[in-house]
Amino acid sequence: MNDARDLRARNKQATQEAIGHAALRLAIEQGPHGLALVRVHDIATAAGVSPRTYNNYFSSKEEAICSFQAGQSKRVGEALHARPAGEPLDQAIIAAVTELYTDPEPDKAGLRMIMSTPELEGEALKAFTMAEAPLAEAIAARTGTDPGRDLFPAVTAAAVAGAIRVAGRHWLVPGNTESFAAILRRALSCVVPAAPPEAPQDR
Amino acid sequence: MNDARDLRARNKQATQEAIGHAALRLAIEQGPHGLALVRVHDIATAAGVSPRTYNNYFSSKEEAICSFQAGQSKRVGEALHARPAGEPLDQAIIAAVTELYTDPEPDKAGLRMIMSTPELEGEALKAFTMAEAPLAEAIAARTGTDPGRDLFPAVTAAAVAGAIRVAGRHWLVPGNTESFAAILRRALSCVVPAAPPEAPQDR
DNA sequence: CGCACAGAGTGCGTGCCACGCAACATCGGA
DNA sequence: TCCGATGTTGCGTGGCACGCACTCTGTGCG
Repeated sequence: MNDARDLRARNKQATQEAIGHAALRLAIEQGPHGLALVRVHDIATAAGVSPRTYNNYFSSKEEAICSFQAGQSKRVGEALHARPAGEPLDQAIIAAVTELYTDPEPDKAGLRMIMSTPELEGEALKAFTMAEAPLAEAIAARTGTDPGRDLFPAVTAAAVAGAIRVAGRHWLVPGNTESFAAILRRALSCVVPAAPPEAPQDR
Repeated sequence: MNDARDLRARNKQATQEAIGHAALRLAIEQGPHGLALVRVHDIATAAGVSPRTYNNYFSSKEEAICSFQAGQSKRVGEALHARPAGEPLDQAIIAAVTELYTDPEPDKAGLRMIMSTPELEGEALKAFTMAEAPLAEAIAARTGTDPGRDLFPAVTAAAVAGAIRVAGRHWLVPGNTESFAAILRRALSCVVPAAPPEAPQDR
């Protein structure tokens, strides 16, 4: 069967998600100030694998904890690709991103964990930044620009990823009752253009 | 004398820079694929301090290596503050950033090291992201917006930081002869607006 | 129908590193 | 000249990433 390879891959992905989920859960239990108390051994045990196996999937605690966010980011490119081709760029981006980040409203505790723990800052930024490459590709495809010559796709992708990150931070401020989707829309509309510059980037 | 405290601070900063410089130099010597060969002991020795002292200044090799970039980022806020108050926001940002990143043209080897070494990615992103907070503050001050309610300053700051990062990456592609200043200008003009939205972020 | 093999999980051992602690050096101030 | 604050250092410890070799499972092929 050619399901075989799929089954292997499914199992691999399942354990990967199990480890990531366990890591995030344990981190949340200890809170942002007790990250050092989360031992690799505990994560592995909670996920039902050996510490050595944990290390085959992630090369650090931080990477495991932030893996869910990384997974989200990797999907942003596809989400934009899935938008109808006639839609203006800004609307397409806003729709794609809000869809992706609202289908399940994100886990506030998890997001707070990875965004307000100093030791996790580097990995969290890596996770958010992972959206940039596929996003830039999707933007280039949609606008017909050449990523090798024009900076527009990459710069816009970086701006969008940054806006998502800032929106998340704003969503987490205590006493904020606004929905994440609304904040996202506000943040994105600060940076996304309807179209690339006519004469590419020559002002 | 109250120069005393200043003298102490100067010495501290001097050793910090010595360690950071040594770390970056040694990392460049080994190249992006030999980061593991750069031992903490070597960095400390090259900087003329003990390994324990090195650890009083930086909590990881990566942080030491990226410290110069972090220092640059911290100055972006002041650079924008220094621009004349009447200048339009987009021109002010472009002028401030290009000034800061062109006074000495950046060290291409160093930038390549921190931007094309996977193990350094997290710290490099942290370093670039450090520009955002002071930048957002400066933008808010200049536009008279309230950072607590409006997302515009923070989002724009993130977009600018992202544009700088993308410009750096583009500058490093082999065979590129364009000056960094020119690339920066192109990248920034993709994202910086002349003014915040009139009705703040309500489209 | 069985066999060989690829791929995943695991245990062990090693080297490196971050950091707490306490003693030491240095330098400014009374 | 002596004191106190601040930076520096050596030592010891706990934890972690990872190479290596072995085992087990189940897949595809003969």
